[in-house]
Amino acid sequence: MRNDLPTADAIAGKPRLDVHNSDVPVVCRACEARHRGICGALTPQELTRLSRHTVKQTVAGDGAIVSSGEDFRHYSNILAGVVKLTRLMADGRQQIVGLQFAPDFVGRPFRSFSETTAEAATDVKLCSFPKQVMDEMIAHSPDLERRLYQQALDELDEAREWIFALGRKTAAEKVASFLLMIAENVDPEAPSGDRPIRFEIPLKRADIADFLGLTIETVSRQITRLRKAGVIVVENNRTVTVPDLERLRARCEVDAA
Amino acid sequence: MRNDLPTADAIAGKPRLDVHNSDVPVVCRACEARHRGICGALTPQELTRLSRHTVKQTVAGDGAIVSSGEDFRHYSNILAGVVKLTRLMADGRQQIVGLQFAPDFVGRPFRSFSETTAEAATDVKLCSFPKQVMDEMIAHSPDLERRLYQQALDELDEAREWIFALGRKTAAEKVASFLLMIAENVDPEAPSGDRPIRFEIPLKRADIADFLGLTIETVSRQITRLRKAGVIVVENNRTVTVPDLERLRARCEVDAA
DNA sequence: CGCTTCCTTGAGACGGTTCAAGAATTGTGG
DNA sequence: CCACAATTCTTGAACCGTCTCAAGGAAGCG
Repeated sequence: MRNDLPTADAIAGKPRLDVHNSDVPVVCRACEARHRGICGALTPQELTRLSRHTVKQTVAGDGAIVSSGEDFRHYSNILAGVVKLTRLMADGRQQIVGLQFAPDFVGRPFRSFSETTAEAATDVKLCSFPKQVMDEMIAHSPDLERRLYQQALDELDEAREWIFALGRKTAAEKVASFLLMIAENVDPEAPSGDRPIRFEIPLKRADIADFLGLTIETVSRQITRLRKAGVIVVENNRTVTVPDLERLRARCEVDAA
Repeated sequence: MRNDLPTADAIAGKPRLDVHNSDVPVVCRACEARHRGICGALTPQELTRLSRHTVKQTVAGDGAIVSSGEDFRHYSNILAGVVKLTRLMADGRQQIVGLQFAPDFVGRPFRSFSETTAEAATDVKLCSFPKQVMDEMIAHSPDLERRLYQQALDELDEAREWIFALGRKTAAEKVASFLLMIAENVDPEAPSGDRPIRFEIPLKRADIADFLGLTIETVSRQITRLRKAGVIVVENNRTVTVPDLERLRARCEVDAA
């Protein structure tokens, strides 16, 4: 299989050195999912077993990972990139119902069916493995299940955060909240730091709109407003600098005119 | 270890008759949570242990169960009634981010803090127990953890369903979707049945509005519209009959003029 | 019966959408 | 490296759905 892939660490930028690597499959060494992700709950033996069925793959932007209604047979770990979970109505209305980042687990245990589609928002690197093998491991490893449970709870918290935003925030507040979420995801250690934060927005305007329940035009207008107010500095549509995170945070709750 | 456990069925919602009730604590006999809820994963011994710390209580409508920011020390099972999970903004804007029904588990394992408030939407009967005891049981019972995980996944699915509704549905579609959700919750066995379904809406207009991201007035107008169109028959504001569930379902996706 | 709470209905205002045009950016082949 | 096409993003003007404000009616409760 592909064992020459220089995978995961690049994402968080923290290469990590294990002293005792001898038992760990080659493909898994230096993989972020093994530390922060669910694979961290697996023993070297389990890891070895799983790695035998593992396929690493890259999905280009807007490419499908799991299609709605599909009887999927694989789970994945995100090694790099951003995955969007979307829902589509018959008349074309679309909504992003969740965003996932490395090293999140993609899949729905206890079901092989879902109304939700998983698509690559950016180019995405995945580590995929058969549902069947994983399901069996889940059944036998309480540690693994605990990690999955914790991720589910975190996603539930996030989902409710966005329910709140979608239901009660104005367009301006929604866009500010979205940018803040991305900024915090990029740099989790600097929540209150007053040094500028520079990052790439992993979504295009159309995706931001689908995430926030707005139109492309409204998103664009609100970003312009934030730019003109000096809350953000826009480099090339995707790249943004936030000089003062607190000013951005203030925009998430007050519909500053 | 546990070889006498009648676990699996409960998940699928099949009420189950226990022949051997002798070991089960008196308070737990005839409790729905022991069958369909998480307690079904516990052995009689565990059940006995937990029941020693158990308090059954009733919370009147709009009463607090867990307040936002509170360092809560108890979990609960819902025995009857409806619980609303809400978020509040500084300026008073409010949003219901989740609804829970019997026999759902209320609480947030792995955290003792949450931005979310749990309130009684109707009068609610609860079975509460100390977080500490439960956390320990979770740590030692993979079956229990699995049930909690499954509930979390189900809630996540639901949350995403509503993210979709909040982001992309019109007021008319939102109200129809809400009524459908309640109707299906009341009578899960008759999803496609064409006989009329009669039920009580467990929320007042203000709560429906907070759930759907609308105002009271808009909710009221849309209910009136559905009534005038013959999709629903309103008895006394709370009590509603749906003559044809399919007609209601059709209203959830098409903004019928 | 009178109080409070809850619900309905109307008229006008406003935020976000729709429709339309054009600018900026990215990708591609010569 | 440039010319061209495709995609993505921005901006403006008119429209529409929902909100806001206001009043009154119905239901629940002492």
